[in-house]
Amino acid sequence: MSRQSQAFIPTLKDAPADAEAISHKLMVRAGLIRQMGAGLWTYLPAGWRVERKVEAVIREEMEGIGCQEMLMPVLQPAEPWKKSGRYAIDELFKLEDRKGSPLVLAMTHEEAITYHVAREVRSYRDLPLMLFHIQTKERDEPRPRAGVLRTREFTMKDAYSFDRDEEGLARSYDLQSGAYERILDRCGVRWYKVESDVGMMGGSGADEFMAPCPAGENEVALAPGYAANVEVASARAQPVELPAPLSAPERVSTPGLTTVEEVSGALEVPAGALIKALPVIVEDRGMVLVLVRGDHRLNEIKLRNALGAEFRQAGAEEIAAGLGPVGFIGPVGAKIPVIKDAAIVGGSFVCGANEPDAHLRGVQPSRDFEFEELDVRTVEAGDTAPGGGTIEIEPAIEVGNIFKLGSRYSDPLGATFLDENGKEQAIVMGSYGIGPARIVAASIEQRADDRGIVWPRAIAPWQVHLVSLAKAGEPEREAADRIYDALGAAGAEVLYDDRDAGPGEKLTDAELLGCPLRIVAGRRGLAEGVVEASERASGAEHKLPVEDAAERALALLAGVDDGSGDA
RNA sequence: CGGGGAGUGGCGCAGUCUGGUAGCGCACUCGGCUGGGGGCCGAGCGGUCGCAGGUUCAAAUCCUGUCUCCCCGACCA
Repeated sequence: MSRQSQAFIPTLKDAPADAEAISHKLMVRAGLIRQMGAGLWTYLPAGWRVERKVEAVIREEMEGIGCQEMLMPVLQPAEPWKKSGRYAIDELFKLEDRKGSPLVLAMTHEEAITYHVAREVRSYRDLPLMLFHIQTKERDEPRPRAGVLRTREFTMKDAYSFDRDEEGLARSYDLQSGAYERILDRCGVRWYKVESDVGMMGGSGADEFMAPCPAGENEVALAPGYAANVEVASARAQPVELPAPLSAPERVSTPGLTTVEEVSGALEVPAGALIKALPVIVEDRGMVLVLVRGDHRLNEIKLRNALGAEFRQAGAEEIAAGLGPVGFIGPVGAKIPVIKDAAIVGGSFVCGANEPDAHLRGVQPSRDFEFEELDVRTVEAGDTAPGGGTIEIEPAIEVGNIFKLGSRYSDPLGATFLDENGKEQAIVMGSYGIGPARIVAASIEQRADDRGIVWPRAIAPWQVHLVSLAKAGEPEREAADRIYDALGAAGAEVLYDDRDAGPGEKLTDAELLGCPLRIVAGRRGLAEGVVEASERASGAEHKLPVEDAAERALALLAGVDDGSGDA
């Protein structure tokens, strides 16, 4: 129940000059949010209503699977973070109180929840257990961007499961996964569940819920029956036509030609017939030469996971000292371990000769150099997915993610229980995050048209936007007032535009704000005894008799097909 | 962290090169007209030109430093 003349919904004719993403522009323009600093946003009343609606959906689905709500502080002692090993993360905000005690601003709540569970849970009889809260997170992001999409402070629903073993974890994980699917469907978000990297969370397995949209900062590899973040995606490469094999590598002079393009051009072979050699320094292992096909890109996350260790690119001096001249290095004759990407197959490649201004052709793996084979390249559109489908790559927003943590936190923080045999065991944990703000942004990105936002009913700030085109005191305004009262009496959520503004401004604002049903009460319709209802999503228009306009509007609303799973 | 761009009234911008009265559109206030797609007329309010220091008779403008914001990349539970 809101009269727009008294509401704080500052709409803008133009988007801020520095906004790029659709959701960023529209959320600012529609008066949902305003910026306070880089990655720091205020939710204005209409925006906050939307955010709270998403939270309400999340709450219902969490409670539906027996996950209990609680609330943990954002400001926390540093101690548990030191124990878990995450105190070293750059993104973690660190501070001190007046006594000099180290504190942190939590970026997630694994440490806090594990701290509590470690103290209260003692027996297998206390398990399984699922807890969640909806709380602010703080992250010192290197680069906040795109409005509400990547911020330094944001609200997240994070849930945690506690089980006695892996089977229990699998059950909890499935329950959470199902809840996430329902949450996103109900919020009208199109999504894919994809395999993902465990990242800084640590743990044994993870899935992400990705909402495809242009502003997405992740890329997902999709094919029928296959979906994975490109960070971890694996597929069969497109074949490349190799030159005829030689009985032994042959040295060719390539003066000054150091890039794949230059060498493939000069030797008239496709880029994929080259081997790119990338020297990296692996933690505790020294320099290793990683090979990928000339037309492929090394995927650092896949390499890190395959190595089971951190690594960095070797510096120019290190390369010169350990291998050969930068730009002309290759695996033949290299005196360091070689990792060959699995997509390098066949017997006649071109690679650096480890001497200035020279390459080798006719190089054949195994025959000419030894290697360990790993899948470390980034998949590309057109590759063949494990199921046989053709890979497409699409940008997407990560709206949620779920992790099998195992004992990643229960070990360092001492969260254990006694089993039936009186034996102490580590609690097996899972963690499940979802970002309401990203759901809001994704919903806008996926559904907006050139006039503005198109909300699904479940998260619209108001269900009905009643627009009076008349001025206060006119009979047409009184008719609108009566409809407003009737809608309110019927329990509908109505935003009533009773501002003394021109019709163009009001109608444009209504489309910008995107409530599912707009009702226009103006002189033209009222002269024939009707008001005009239009569905924001479909554009369908209906004339409703004034006398029972409210009732008819509610009936219409119930049938509005808004594209969400909740209609 | 690397590259690029920008800080001038609430928003969008001009003015900066070539130093000399701070300006435009929108918004806002008041009055009037208008009333189905951001309308019109008139009168107004509102700015330490991001900050600090320097050069100069004089700095939005030149110099030095610094802060902030945006975009691309790196990074990103």
